[in-house]
Amino acid sequence: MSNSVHQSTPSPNRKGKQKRIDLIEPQNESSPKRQRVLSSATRIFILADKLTTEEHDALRSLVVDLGGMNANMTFANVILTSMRAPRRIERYLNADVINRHVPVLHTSWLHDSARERLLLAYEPYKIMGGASPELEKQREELGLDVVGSSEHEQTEEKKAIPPPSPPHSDSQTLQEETNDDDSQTEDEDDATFQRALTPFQSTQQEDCEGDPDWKNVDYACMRPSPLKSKQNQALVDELEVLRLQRILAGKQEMNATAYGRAISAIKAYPHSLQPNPSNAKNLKGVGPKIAKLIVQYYEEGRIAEVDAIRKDSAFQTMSRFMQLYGVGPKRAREYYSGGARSMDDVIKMGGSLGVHLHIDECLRILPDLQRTIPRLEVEEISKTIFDELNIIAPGSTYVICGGYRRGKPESNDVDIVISLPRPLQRGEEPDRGIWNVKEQIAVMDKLLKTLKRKAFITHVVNVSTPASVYEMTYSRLELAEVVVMPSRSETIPVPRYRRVDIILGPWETHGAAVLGWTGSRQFERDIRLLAKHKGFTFHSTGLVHQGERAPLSTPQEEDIFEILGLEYMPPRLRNCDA
DNA sequence: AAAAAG
DNA sequence: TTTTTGGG
DNA sequence: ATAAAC
Repeated sequence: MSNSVHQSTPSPNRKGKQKRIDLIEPQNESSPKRQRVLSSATRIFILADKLTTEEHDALRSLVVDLGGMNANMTFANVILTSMRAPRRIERYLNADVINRHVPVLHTSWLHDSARERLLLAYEPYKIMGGASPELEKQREELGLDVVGSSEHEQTEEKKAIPPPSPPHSDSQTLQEETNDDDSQTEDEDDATFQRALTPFQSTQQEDCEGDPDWKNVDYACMRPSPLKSKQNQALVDELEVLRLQRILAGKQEMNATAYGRAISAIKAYPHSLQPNPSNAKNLKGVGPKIAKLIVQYYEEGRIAEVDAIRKDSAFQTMSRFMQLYGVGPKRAREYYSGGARSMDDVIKMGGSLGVHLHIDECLRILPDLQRTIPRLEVEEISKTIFDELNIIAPGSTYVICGGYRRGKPESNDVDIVISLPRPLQRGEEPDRGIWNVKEQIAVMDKLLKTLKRKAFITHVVNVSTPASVYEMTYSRLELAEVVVMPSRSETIPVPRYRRVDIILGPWETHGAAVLGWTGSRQFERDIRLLAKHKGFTFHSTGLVHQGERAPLSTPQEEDIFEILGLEYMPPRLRNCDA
């Protein structure tokens, strides 16, 4: 499938690329191990004023180290200075430079780029020149978890989400390191400069886009990932096609994993990769092959292999089969190679898939299930379920997790994590014993029975109950996968079948359940990986220290972050998938 | 396919 | 060069 | 024992 693609047009632009590589290559024979951060087309002039000779020389050699060129003012396309006041700087520039709007950046840009091994965007460091930055004034309201409790409207979940936090004290320190120490004469210009350093601070949610906060780390759970990449979302969508294809093709699952990691790295990167696509390879998770694809995308506007995959009918057909509950990549391949080309063919070939959801029924409600669910409806469905539960098990609380909690405007399903009977507030001693397993199973049983009788639940796709002694003793979590049909209301003018997951667990591990059911997929993978490296195993039923059997007490998400030494990541910044 | 571990 | 890549 | 789902 793939080899038809890349080398089909080897001739013309291949030469062009070879040429570019030559251009990039020259100039540093001295230490071949050096990574190129600047393009050789970056011609930098450093204003001498206010710098000591040593500092000036150090900067010039840093430019060379990073693969750039020092130039005189006339030929420079970037000017660096340690001054902060535009009016003062102007005195040192010739008219030509000002007319050409050559960007004048603070020297910390070079230091930061060196530190990140990546050419950073000019914008946050720009003092003057360049195209005028158009600051969008869209403000995103900070979403709180929708939680419920029979006893108080306010539970610890609400308090747990901090107000829009003032961006990163951490990064401020970082900036101060690179900024020079001597004081300013012009205060008002200093203020301008500070604003320039954190350009998105006032326009975007919290600190996710202010690049001083961005770190090139290898765990997705450590870096803020917004719903959509501001600058590279189209690229992300292209790479996602490759990821899916690698899964569908089979035998390339790890390949797909690599694409997933690359995608999450790009999602977290707060600048456009367009100006310097080849630098993408400096992102952790992006290696030489994916870097090449990124270059191709930004140079030619498309990735050839992705175009081919999108057109491929086998890919399209198998993707469609995978929408059926119970059909993953393997069965999709089986159906396809068995000759199936339509959903009807699949039905004819038959076989029951999920235990309780038969394939023709699955197909019947599929048109509904393909529709996304608006946030208001997610809330209403959750409340319906919780109201019922509250009669059966008073004192419970619930949190709506999944994509909803990550701030998605539309969800594919509803994930409700319910804690019995009530999670501890911070500092509060446990005043009730844990619910025993039988009781918990009984609660789920009653809940499902009632909601079925009321014809709210139309299908019970699957119910998993803690079966083994191990599970019953240490990590009890019940999962009911159901389909509901809500009744018509103001928020639900046209009722449709909706997939709902109901998760039921004890309060001691409520935090783990919430963290584990909030996602995104890549976020979960990396938090598990991090936990493993730190000597724990984490999953939605609890955080367990290696060698132990019982999970640690983690009534709140924050408990897990804290134990793992991980900075708390608000749900809305956990969108590490495409 | 990428990065860590050996 | 080999191993790991999320866990139940 | 394996695939799929979460």
